[in-house]
Amino acid sequence: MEDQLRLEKAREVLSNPRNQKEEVQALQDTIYVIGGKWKLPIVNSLCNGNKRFRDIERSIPGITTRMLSRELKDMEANQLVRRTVIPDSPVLVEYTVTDYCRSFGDIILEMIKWGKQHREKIRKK
Amino acid sequence: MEDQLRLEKAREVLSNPRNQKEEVQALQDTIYVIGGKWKLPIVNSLCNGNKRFRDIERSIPGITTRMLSRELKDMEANQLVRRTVIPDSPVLVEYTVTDYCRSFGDIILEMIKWGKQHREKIRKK
DNA sequence: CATGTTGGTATACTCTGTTATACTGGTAAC
DNA sequence: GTTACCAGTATAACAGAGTATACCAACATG
Repeated sequence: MEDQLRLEKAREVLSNPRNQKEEVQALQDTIYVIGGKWKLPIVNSLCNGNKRFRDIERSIPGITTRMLSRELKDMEANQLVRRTVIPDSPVLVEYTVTDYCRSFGDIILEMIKWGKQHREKIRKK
Repeated sequence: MEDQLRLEKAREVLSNPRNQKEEVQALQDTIYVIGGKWKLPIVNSLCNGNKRFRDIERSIPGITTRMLSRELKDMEANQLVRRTVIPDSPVLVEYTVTDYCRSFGDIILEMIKWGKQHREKIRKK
């Protein structure tokens, strides 16, 4: 079963240069949307349950209010993040990820896994 | 010593899902290593079987020789890429990914998947 | 009533990733 | 002997990502 899949994949790679271009493009699209130093950490923070501006800020070491503000706006515009104002007194603002954004979950998990292995590897050297 | 362990455990239990700080750090490490516009497309190209400088260059639309050269050097220094000179006449140079680098495979596949879905979503709108 | 928190904005600056363009030295084919 | 391919390097310039710092209005706490 898996062998067949692998074979198909191999055939695809070997005989279809157009497919390759398409994949590069897809990859670059994704990099464009979630690229930069802060977007994925922000998504991760939101996925971990942080909703308030200062909480998110505190959960990401090194980020400035300016960057957080910019990135949140950017991601809101791209419908990755939802901003909700709760008109209590005092006014509360809540940020949450959209389902669309949640689809980055797997990528983030893979990257966390890799980062941990990497740190382990460096430590051992 | 034991107190510290117990404290850490308590903190772990109390805080959100997993060890947040550690995960943010792992995520940022990974972003640091494969961040930027070109590294992942290069890895992808190498994984797709391209070994020669000009082949890699041609397989990634928009990249310049300068960027390719720089990124390859950078990744070679970080042991993600191996550079082999075959002293034929003419001299050939071959680039290949290391096993270490191959561990990005899953991340790249996830990102390609996401990019395709994204493009599809945009197209439908 | 002074201090701290929340959710940010304003201004100015740095830095480096990225682009653009030209060029090199060697080989090979026409 | 001109053209073209390979594997790059050199130089300059730019855009914008990211940093640093201060500040704001509204509310809460001591």
